Amino acid sequence: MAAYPAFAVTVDVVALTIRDEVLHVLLVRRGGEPFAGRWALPGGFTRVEEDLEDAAHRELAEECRVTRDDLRLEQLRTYGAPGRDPRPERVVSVAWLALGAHLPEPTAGTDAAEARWWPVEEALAMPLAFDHHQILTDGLERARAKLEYTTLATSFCPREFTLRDLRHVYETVWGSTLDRSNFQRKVLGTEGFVEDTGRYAEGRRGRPARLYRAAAGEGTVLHPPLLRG
Amino acid sequence: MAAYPAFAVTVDVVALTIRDEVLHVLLVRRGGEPFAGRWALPGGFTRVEEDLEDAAHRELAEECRVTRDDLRLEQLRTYGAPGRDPRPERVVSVAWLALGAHLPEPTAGTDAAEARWWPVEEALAMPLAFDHHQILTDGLERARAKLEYTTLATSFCPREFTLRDLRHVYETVWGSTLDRSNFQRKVLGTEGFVEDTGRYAEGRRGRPARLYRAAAGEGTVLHPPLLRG
DNA sequence: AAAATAGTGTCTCTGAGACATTATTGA
DNA sequence: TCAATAATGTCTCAGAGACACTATTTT
Repeated sequence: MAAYPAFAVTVDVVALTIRDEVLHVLLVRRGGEPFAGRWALPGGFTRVEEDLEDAAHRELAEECRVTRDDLRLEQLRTYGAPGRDPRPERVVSVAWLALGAHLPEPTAGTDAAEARWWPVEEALAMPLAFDHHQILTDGLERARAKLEYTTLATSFCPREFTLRDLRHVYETVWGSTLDRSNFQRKVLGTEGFVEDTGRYAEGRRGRPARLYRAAAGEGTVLHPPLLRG
Repeated sequence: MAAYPAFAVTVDVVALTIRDEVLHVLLVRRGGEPFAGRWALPGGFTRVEEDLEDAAHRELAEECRVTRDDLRLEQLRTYGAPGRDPRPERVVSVAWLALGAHLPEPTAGTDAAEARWWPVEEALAMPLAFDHHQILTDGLERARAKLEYTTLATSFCPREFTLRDLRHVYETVWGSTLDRSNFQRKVLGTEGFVEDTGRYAEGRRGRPARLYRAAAGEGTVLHPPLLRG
């Protein structure tokens, strides 16, 4: 068959989690060129016989020991402008969005000198490697938008959570506040959003809150959606 | 620098248009192996110094003479499962969604034995090359979903159109009917959707309908959205 | 008891859905 | 005049937003 141009295919992951009521993104400091010393999204070359989603999981696992069940991964977009990577070969990157509840502290991996969770506001304010500022911006917008019309917010919560926890996810990701009782009415009135566990949260002040879990068959669509203030 | 696995990167385009009140997709019959003789989405290898979006435009132009202004192109998703292309090299495809108003009849291009517009129902019922059935399904779902919460529907309309034309876009893509007056109220009441041209449609029976054009700065978000029946 | 938090109820207003009425054209 | 189509108005109901009230716990 005819010759075809050879490309390098990488994956980059926008991993988001909530820590101390603040939205954080996982960044690694690059050990090698190009952009040595700069902070970047975790990622790397896809292997020849590896599925793209597997590559994203692998790169994430190399920085931060998380099992596949601890997070939700969805494809974000592919970035392939010529020159987006200064190296001579053409590099196309398939970006992924990963969401999880209080993901563990990262462990410096193979390629990275250092890795840590950054508050997204700080991450956006510093110079990132490649076009990762754009990828991060796109990932944040995707996450914010999907909270509106899907039950994605439960991905940021542990297996059992209170409605207060879930509301804090919205408030943290959107940066706005929501009326407590209207939120409650909306969530409980939506089929396929949460299920009552029958148990109650302990160790907090005030009346104990009911514990819920994400309804089975996640990924439900909200009709009508839950709109941002 | 370290060696990296070499991939082939292709683009595939789900081009949708409305002809005779039916949603159509552009397919080409493959001239060469693999899948010779099968119908497939238009697409091909990205050139080494070519932007991905430019490659999608080029492949589309090779089948169907359309200028960039005649259609709206947006990235759909990237398909990269090992084995999705039977050839020995690993092929990753960046899929695009192209929408336009009554796009012209295709001209058989370089790679294709034949090219034509197919009603989407028929296209879904026949065996397509590669994973193009999946890509087409994803493209249709994306188009249907985006009609709900954006002003994307105007992409299916010519430069000037009546509200009847616009409503037919929704009805054709969604396969449902919408109340005429409620639709009118919603569209006209949404800032940034359509602009009155001050002129009227001619050559139809009954009272002439006002002509509108898509509002400048397209891509507006509908808040709240226009929901499917 | 007081503070804190959870859970529930109520009022209002916007907007969607159903459908009726009026307006303007061609046959 | 009639048929066809466009444009506009009205009624009702669901749901969002604002906010009040009750319930249950810790300090």
